[in-house]
Amino acid sequence: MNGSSSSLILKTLKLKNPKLLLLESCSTLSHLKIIHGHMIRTHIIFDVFAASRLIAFCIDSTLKTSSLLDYATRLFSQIENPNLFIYNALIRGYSASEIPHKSFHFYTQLQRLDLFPDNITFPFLVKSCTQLGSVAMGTQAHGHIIKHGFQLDVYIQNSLVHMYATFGDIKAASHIFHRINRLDVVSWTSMIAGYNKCGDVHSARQLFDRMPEKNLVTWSIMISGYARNNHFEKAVELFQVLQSEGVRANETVMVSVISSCAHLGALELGEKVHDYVVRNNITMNLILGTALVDLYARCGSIEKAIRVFEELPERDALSWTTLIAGLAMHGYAKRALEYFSEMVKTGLTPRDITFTAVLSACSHGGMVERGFKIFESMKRDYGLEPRLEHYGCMVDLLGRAGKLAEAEKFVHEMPMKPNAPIWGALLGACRIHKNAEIGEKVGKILIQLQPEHSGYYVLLSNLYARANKWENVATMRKIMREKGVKKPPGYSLIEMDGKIHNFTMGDKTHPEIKKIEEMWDEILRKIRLAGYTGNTADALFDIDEEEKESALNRHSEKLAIAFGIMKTKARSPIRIVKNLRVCEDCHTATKLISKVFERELIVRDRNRFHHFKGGACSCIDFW
DNA sequence: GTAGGGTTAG
Repeated sequence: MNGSSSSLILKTLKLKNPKLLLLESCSTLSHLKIIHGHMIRTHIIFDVFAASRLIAFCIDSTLKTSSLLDYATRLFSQIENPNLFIYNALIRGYSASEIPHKSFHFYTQLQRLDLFPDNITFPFLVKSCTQLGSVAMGTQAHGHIIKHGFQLDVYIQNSLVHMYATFGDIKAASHIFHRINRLDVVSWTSMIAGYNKCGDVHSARQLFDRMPEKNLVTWSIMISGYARNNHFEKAVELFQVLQSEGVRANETVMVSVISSCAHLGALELGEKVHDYVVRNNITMNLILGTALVDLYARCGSIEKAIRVFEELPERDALSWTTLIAGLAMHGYAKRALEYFSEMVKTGLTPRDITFTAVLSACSHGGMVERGFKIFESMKRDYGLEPRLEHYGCMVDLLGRAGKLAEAEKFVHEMPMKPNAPIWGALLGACRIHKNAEIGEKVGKILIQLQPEHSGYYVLLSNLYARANKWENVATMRKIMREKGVKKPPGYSLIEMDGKIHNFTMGDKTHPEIKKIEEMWDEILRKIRLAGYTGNTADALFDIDEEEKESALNRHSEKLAIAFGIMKTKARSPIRIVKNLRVCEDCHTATKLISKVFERELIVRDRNRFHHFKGGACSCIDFW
């Protein structure tokens, strides 16, 4: 705190001791203690109004940074006849704290003193219920609101809309929304946020388009709603509308837009957005900076991600973790570990997601021993209990390195019940290392565990195919058909001049599909000369009976690659984002394309990056 | 006689 805020307190407290103003460069707390002491000596503390100002000051500072909630609570306990203002201040303070249930304590107490809650009390009481996620308390609070006749107060209605939406009770939320007499920006925005929260972006957008005036929070909620519900293109699109309406975005909006570009793998678009941030002088806070690191990492530009990270004005554990995860995705295990030790050296405490990133780096780099050391240090040095996902990393680590028996033993001996992703990691490893024996056991466990999950049938079936057990492949297909399990459609994205092109398998909808298919045929001719023999194992499972021939050659990433080669200058790199894991046939084909066409191809699949160059892939066929 | 409010991001 500085002298001027100290003077502000004194002014509001109606104290006029100029000596106190000299006390600069003290902490807020010591300032407060001095003023408090002064008030005790002068008996001003017995003036409920003065005392309440002091408490309100504590609460206000609590909402900003340093927590003076305890101090406020102690002050409160020394006041003989606290008034409603003081109760409201405390309810407000606790509603934004880690322990919101304490609000209820003050609420009950004020009623016992025959005070009546007012229009200020309820928004914060409702906020506490929302924070706690307590439907029971929320319903009760709603009852009190009606009992005290505040059901038509817009502020209170808005907080109820928000509460019910947070509870996932969108019906209750909209019931209240439709009964608000004079809807304000917050009413609309809260309802839009509610629809977004439950995944109904369509209804959210309808309200968004209908509302009379929007503020930045409204834009932000709609854009982040799209981003959180995986409608990344729509998020970017809406940001462009925002720009065309001459609205200047803030940090929050930019984080959602950047994260959308990151998920799309849209480098060009992402760079433009980054440029917007710089041009518009948007404050580079922790979250925004981290989002940018994530952007470049996910767009395949890991060097740029490192540069942005190095230039960040501030970094926390999450910014470091984001970079480490990015390096891991690219298979840069050594550098990931270097950044990890540097992070520890700066005195930041790694979080459990930091270990997920570090362990996945070890796994992609085949660093088994190192991984185990880090896994052990997690609990020993940082007191972090490994969670399921960390065990998953270890299974992956052992499995990828070919230590399948050890991996299986690890799964059986882990202290918690292995879930599907853990078994899935083991099955994936069995496929890579063609171990049908363990694979079959694991595959059966998985199918029992999640009979509706298509991925496991596909993995198991691919495994049988690679082990030449064709009857089993046929059985798997039969089971899938009987159960109606469908493979989710694979798609590949490629950005061209800031526009995203989306290809799905066998897609005919692209306006230039004919040329693209011709291009692929030409590619096929050339890579065949270089030794491509087409698919043997994985794709066999993917083909439909009718389209045996073409299906294999119409995998979405092949279409995207053909489009990329067609549309870009010779030798310029091609970036592609896939929603599924790259299949073995596409992997082989892409390696050859990188050699024959002298192109760098950067493919992000759901697991990691593959940098294809000169006929080889950065994953060392180890994916 | 007096002050105080609801919605957004890695």
